[in-house]
Amino acid sequence: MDPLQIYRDEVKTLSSKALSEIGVSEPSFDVEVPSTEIADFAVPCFPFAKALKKSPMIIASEAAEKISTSELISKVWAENGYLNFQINSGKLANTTLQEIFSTGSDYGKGEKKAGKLLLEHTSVNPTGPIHIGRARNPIIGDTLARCLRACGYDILTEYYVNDVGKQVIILTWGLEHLDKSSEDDVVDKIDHRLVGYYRKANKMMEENPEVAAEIGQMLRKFEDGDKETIEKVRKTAKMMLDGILESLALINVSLDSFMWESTFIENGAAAEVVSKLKASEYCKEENGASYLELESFGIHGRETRFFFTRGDGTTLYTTRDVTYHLNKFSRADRVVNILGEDQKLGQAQLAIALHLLGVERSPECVFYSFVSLPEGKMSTRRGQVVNLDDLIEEAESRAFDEVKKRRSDLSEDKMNEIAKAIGRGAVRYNMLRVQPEKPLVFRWEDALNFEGNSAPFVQYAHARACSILKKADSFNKDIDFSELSDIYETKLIKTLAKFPSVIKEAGEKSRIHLIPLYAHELAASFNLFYTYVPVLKGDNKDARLALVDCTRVVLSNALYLMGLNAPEEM
RNA sequence: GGGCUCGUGGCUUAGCCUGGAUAUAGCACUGGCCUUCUAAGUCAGUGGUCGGGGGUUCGAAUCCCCCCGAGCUCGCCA
Repeated sequence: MDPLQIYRDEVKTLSSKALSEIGVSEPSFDVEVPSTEIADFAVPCFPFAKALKKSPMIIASEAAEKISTSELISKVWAENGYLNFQINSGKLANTTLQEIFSTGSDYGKGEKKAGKLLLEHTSVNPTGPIHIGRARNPIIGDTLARCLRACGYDILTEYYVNDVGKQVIILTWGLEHLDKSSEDDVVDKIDHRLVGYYRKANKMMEENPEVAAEIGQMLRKFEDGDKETIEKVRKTAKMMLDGILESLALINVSLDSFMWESTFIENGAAAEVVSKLKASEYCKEENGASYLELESFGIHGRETRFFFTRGDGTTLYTTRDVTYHLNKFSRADRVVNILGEDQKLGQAQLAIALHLLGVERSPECVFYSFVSLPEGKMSTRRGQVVNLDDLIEEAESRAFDEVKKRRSDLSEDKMNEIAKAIGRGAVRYNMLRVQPEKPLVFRWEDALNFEGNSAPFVQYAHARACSILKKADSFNKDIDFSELSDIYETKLIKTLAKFPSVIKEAGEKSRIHLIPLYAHELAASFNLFYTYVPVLKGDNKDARLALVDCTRVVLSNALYLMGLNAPEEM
């Protein structure tokens, strides 16, 4: 339930009635929330000026006179051509806190929605450790999944494992032929160890034609559907994937399901798609390779052809992706993809191909810009990359120093636990606070910033709330919360009341950066309350403890949506 | 060349979809606040041609057009 909804509705009804009474026929308007804290809700009267031949100021004051305050609305006034409303904050305090107490960790969630939703994210190629550029994908994807779940959707998250193609074959060859007693074996984590073999094998392939021939042979066997080869390659991909998943688990990302690309070669589904696409009137051929001519579908550029077979008839990545999406739509009503911006054209082409195959729906995509380094693009070849594991390690280590500086009273284990929550949280928060379509330049000093708009700021507010509650005795929740009427208390309650509408917009409109924005606002609002309103030694102790407890719950819910842990002390 | 995206104080960023009151925060910088629930906090101050120009409108950061700059993209790669 959204505690603010009844107030919005009431403002709408009252304004509509008053405007009709002063001569506006069928008034059409939106109820606004002013950017400054002049009022809780406002209705601009400028659009009615022409019809009424009166100034907006006069219209607003005439309308204000027609409206009397109610149980929900405590003040109505005209100002600068606006009809302003202040809501009954005592009433809001009671409904909001009671709602939070009765729903707890479910506070803010929406009603169960019908239909299944399949969300694909991450899907990085299993050829090396995940770097921070690629990590934007799971961080966005996992957070969106959490928001959609909170909105009431039945959702399955899936990783599409790319175990087809030359890269994985090279790695597989390397694993079979390279000396494994080399220095690379010293590396503990499997993905970091394997990427060494990949680099070495790649180099050998470039330098030695015999190796290249062997790899080529393996590739051909794979594409012919040789069971033994497919099995071998998939095993390699699985090993690398395990390493990647281990990294993702550190930042609280886990997936429900995995789809292996080779599946569609093995089970003949990709071949079936080929024959169906060939039947399309848009299908053409060049040197034995088939493609769709997409010019009439609004695809622009030098090249409007969408190839789906090679000259030798074998399938392409795009063919398998079409097959995969056919498969997705057979399992779900809505399909959501988290993709790098370089996939935009491909997705547009894919949607057209799906329509030609009779699928009415299209995947809904969230595209994100790439993460670059101050020195430019990330490049594995030039060694210009920051691996997610390294970032996490550095963040944890810096967080540990900070914890040690402040909390020397804690045990080593406890300090470690807190440092992990803060360090890993900082990594996620830092990527979440910027809209996905904005380019992101990775800077260590930003990623490891523990002040201001950061993960620890929110976590710290939560820890402060926990700390007060720990020191307090149990308190009475069956009281009138309208005594919480101080400006800091009222502001905090209004912020708590906003949470359900924030979740709704974040999930329904894929605007997940609203969650960190809100979390920061709530934490800041609580910090002000904390600074100026004494709880344990002040008046209204039960009501204030209740407010602290509710803030703790909502901060914890917001942290959960972002995939951050909520330490009880810091 | 075509298409898509981005451009808001020194840096990062909200607001743009759905036009409306003095444009939101953070970092950095300057100066305050710990005998009172954890100072990862808080207060005050400095700092803005909302890339540029035109248009629509009572009103434009927001909508439309043109231009400039940056990124992505236009493979029988994945």
